[in-house]
Amino acid sequence: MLHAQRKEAIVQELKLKEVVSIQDLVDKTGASESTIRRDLNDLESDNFIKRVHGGASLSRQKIYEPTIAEKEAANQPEKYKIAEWAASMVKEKESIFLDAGTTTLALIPFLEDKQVTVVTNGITHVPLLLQHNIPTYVTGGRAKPGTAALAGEKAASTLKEFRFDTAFVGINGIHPYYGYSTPDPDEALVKHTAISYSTRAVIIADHSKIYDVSFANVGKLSDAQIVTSSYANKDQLRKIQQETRVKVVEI
Amino acid sequence: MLHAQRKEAIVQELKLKEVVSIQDLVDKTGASESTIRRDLNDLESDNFIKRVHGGASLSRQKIYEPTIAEKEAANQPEKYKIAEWAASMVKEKESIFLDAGTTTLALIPFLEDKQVTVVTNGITHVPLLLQHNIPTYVTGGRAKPGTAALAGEKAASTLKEFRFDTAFVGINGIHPYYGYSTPDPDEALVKHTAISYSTRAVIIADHSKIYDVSFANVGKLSDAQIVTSSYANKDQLRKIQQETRVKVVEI
DNA sequence: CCACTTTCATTCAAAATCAATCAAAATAAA
DNA sequence: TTTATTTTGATTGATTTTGAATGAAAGTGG
Repeated sequence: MLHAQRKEAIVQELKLKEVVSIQDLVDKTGASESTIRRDLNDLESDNFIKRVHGGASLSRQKIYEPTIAEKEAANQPEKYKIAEWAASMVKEKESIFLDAGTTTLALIPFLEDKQVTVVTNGITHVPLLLQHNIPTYVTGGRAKPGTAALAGEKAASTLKEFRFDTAFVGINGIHPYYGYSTPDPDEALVKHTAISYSTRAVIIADHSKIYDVSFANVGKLSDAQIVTSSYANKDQLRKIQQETRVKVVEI
Repeated sequence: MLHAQRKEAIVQELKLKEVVSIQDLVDKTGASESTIRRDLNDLESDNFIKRVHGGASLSRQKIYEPTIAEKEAANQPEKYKIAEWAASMVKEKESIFLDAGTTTLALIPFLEDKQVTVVTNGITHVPLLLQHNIPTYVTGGRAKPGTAALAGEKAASTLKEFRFDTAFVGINGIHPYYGYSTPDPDEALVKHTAISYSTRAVIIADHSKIYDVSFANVGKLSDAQIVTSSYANKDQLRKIQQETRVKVVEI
């Protein structure tokens, strides 16, 4: 039985029974106890289930459930590493803006014990934030079909009621001349506003965004610092580093 | 029997019987007296139950909110019918407020072809609304752990930027003297605001809410009309109908 | 008030479950 | 093919849970 197949079967079984013992799963899948144990631990750290002594139970909070594939994809090591480093910049009790998007989503688990307060425009972020016991505020605004991000004038204006120690912003394009850019002007407005109302703005971007240019401008490079990964092209990075501070996370 | 499973069974049994003896639980679960005792102590320190000599009873707190799962399970067909009728009140191109909660969630599929615009404070509603191609705005505000509803002063104040043709509001208590009420004062504020900024306010409530009273007041009966089901007690309904319009959906 | 019964908290040893480790098997990469 | 890397299953000792035993505390009936 395949790894993914087995995990799927475990979740399946749990949806049926609410709680299930390790022995049951061993019998059902034919895998060893050790393997089931590992699977359960994985599934727990991905928030699908909750471990209990002797087995597992359905994770209490099942408000929003991305498919296994979605989660697995989001756990790409690059995003994960970048998120981990970005989170390490945060001090205790800061107030934080978390932009919508999968990279900032990866950041959430690392914030759990920092006693931060988070404001976000990402609908999908909310359940995860609450799961990690993080006080969460949501900006108002129009929900974008597809990503369920809140964007536009209304979102931006409710943002102005807050002040942030740190704003973590996702972006589609980073270019020394064109600055930061993103496809949707409504989102660009929100990102721009968040950056300008924060003491420290941090752009989180995997290497594919470097030297890319998108439709709507968010601001110039010096408006924020950048966290990216060592997958990025060295020459391009050097150019960008002349404009603003860049942290390159080793993968 | 698993530890978690056993605790679940104990709570289950209690919900059924209000009070239960240790011996009953020993028989029911097959665990020893010592184990049951330990479980009861655990459950008590987590505020799920109250120990009494010889057994345990439900801790009847006034501010008690069932989990999403519990609500989901309760009164499904009734909610569905109520939601269907409530949706039929909506005309084309109306602007609508949808309160957080499972009853209003059930309303969404019925709104698909009405070209309405929806404003909601329910995070869980957003993906479903977008899925049904309904233009969606979200109020800002603090996200409540557990239900992921947006509530409080901020949520209420962003609401004031809209005007609604119809507001659909969920509620926990409907009482001729105490009016509409709900456990959380922050949510009460949002509900009250939504009602007052709408041309027509509709309270959606299954029969269990009739004559119930909760902690925080939302408004008086005449502030809104009510849609409920024929499961409700006729005498109690008559009393309420003296104060406001009530639609009783036949099940 | 007393004797008597039931329930309680505490302790202890047995059993079950756990995380960690390591070598074998399966898979991917060279 | 050969060589890494990953996944797996068995084993280990540590930890947690469990059931029985004990005497103290609380309830019961005279």
